[in-house]
Amino acid sequence: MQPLPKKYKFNEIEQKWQQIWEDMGIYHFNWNDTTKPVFSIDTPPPYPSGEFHMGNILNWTYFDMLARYKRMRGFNVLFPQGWDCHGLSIEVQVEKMHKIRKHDIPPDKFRSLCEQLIEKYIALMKESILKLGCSIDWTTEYRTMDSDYWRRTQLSFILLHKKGYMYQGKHPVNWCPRCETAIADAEVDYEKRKSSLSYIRFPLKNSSKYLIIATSRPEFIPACVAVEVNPKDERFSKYIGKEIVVPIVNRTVKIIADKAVDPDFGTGVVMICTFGDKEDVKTVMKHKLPIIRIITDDGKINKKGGKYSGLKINQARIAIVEDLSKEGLLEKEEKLSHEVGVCDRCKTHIEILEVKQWFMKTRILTNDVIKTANEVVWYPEYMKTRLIDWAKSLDWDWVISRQRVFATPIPVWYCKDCNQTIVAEEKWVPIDPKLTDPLIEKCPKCGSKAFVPEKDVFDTWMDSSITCAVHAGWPDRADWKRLFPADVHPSGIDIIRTWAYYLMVRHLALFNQTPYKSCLINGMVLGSDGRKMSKSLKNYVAAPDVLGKYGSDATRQWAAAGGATGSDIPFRWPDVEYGRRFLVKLWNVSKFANRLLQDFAPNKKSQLELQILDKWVLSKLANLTQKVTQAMENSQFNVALEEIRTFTWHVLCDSYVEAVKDRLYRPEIHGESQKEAAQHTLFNVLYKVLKFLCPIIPHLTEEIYQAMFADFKKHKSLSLASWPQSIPNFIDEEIENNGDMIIALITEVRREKAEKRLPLNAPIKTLTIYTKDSRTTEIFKEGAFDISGTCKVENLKVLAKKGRGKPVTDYPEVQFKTEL
RNA sequence: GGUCGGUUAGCUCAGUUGGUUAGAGCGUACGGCUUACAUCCGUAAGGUCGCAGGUUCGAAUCCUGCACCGACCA
Repeated sequence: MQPLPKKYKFNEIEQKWQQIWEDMGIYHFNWNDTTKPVFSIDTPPPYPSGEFHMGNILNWTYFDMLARYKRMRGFNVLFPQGWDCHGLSIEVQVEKMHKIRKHDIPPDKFRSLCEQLIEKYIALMKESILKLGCSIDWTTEYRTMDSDYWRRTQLSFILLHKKGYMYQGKHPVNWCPRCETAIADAEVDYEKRKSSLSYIRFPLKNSSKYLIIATSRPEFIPACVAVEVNPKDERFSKYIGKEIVVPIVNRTVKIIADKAVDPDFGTGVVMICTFGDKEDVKTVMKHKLPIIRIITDDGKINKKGGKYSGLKINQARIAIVEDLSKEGLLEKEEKLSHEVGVCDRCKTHIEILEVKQWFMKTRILTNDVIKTANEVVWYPEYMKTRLIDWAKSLDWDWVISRQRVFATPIPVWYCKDCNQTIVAEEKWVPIDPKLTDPLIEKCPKCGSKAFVPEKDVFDTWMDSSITCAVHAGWPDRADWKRLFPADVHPSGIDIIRTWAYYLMVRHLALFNQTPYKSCLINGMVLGSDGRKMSKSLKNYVAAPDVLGKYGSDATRQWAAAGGATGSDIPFRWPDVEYGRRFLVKLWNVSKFANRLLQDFAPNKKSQLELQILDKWVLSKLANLTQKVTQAMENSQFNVALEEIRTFTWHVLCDSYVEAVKDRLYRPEIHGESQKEAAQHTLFNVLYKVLKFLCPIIPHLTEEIYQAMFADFKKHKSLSLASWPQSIPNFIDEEIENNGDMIIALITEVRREKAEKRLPLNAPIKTLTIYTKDSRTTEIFKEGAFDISGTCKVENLKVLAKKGRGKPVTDYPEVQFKTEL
């Protein structure tokens, strides 16, 4: 047993073990081991934003606690790590950083700028993940921007195309005019914006009368295809079916009725333009109205906008309102504050445009998604509603093509002559159609030898929604189904509708199987003020600051204990501070045990004479084992940690250690066998406490284990030891009650000393305990030397008769008297 | 606007299937440097569990309504 130094330096210890663990390779998934059951974690590859925030800390601590716990439970654990590189956000940053637009330089050059920035960001984030001490298998590390990952994304597309899930079609999509790309529903944010509501006169055909429509988008007047009222609105029912003239363009459209119109909004008369918003799309489809597109990809008015063509949307709006005003058709303008859809990457007001895009048929899977979601185990359970509600709410199929650069290319060409679509064959991938022609001689339909590449790329979720299969080894390993479905998919509450959903539809479509057996949801990290953590609210705390100041073990305790799984968790410095204090406590009790166990041989099989408090603490430990194991099984990390901390601090340190000190210090008085019993108990209890804490506090527990236990237990690392077994036979309720009674008496004596303003080590000449019967007397006699040792009693008397002493709280039948 | 969650000690939060006197940390008061630990130990004060009803022998826990806070989403 190595002695422990007086102080422990977390930064040295943590760094040391992180390096050793990595060198030992103990966290690698063992592909050759078929004896152990496997446990696979579908680690979400993070988007390399360059900043590891407290939310990431929470996530990775969850993943890591789970991985370490499962390893100790005897599983061969797969804990992979990838990086979800592609996406608009990085492109926007590159554009800003280099003051360019995506078209200004060749695509491969643009890509490489993105790659450089991503690599920089990955390095920063990886540093924090390493510092957190995650037991990741780094041999699995991958980047979705690597061509080897393209291969998987493209292959999955090809397979789904064969199965009929992928199609190209013209359909209205959310369009970001700044990024010049289609975006999915999941990428649309909503923000409150100030705008104005224009009241405009629309003359009725062949009449001097007019209706006043209210619109927030007057610039869309050239695209107006109908005017709409509520059928129950008596003010306007007589006009339904009549014709009305659209000002500016002087086109005649019909007045139609639809109950979607809110009679209380504006004037109760609205214009339908193709397309102002999603509601317009529904109306246009329902009433089979013509489609007039007046917006270009980059957010300008096109030729159909007549004299306004070439103007930006905002400019056109001003011009049109001005013209209306000149013609006397503008009734009034009102200020309006309303929610508008914006691009979640650049916050530009999105438009709805009808564009040719690639789609995946996701809605035909909705029933399967619901059924599967119900079969998945959710932590916490109520989270599954979010996935189901989202799946049900989807109006459109998933648009998977993007008009961007930094993403996986869509492996498709078109015949230059007959426009035949040529989808790559499985063997061709990875392939960039912009750089390579299809690997066929001629067009299978018309024989032409000229091809046009698909310039669009995939939505980044196309990459990341196959992680469950990819982590398992698909498509390269024959035995990938061993690790599929993933045992757990951990996910933030905010990405259930994207990650959890897309994973579900992709894998259901590809393999007709759920991608994950369980879904562990973490909440959002809030600022100390209980509001969402953000820099603008000035409640932002950077993760590297916390790790730098307190180290990983303390920070991880905040993550574990912060709140129930799935609930939002505020960041609280005092929680981290408490975590650190617990580490100091654990260190000190280990130091104490270390000193008093120097002459202890744990493997010596001598007859042990366990005393009542030894049995008491062992029974409490057995109880703890049950509670902690159950909590860990249910991913209730907060419950597990609280139980262990309370036991360690109060049961082990405050009660047990204090009570047995005298036995350990003075074997010449109490006997060598009494000392051995305490040593044995202390050794075993501390070892198990370290094991319980290992998944949450991996570094310090390892440090203590290596110094004190490794010689006897022979594991290379504590994280390779097995989780303590829960043995109900070790729980002895009677022993616990008896021990509790002894502890209550000790507390009572302390209270008396406190009341008399005496120090705790003030000697007591005689302590007399009066009990009601001989059984109780026996109990106190058994615990006599622990009581007198703790309370510094010189002469302890236990009498089976009523005395006039002070009763012990909770045990009125026990009384005591002290003589100083 | 929709969905979900929350409201328990001065503060931040636990409280599994209803069951003795509702717990913890921080903070507060008082005492103590006791051969692990003053980053500690001991003792104490502090709660009609958001409000109003209901079910029950019994409710922080189940049901209904209301109020407020928040997250996610449209």
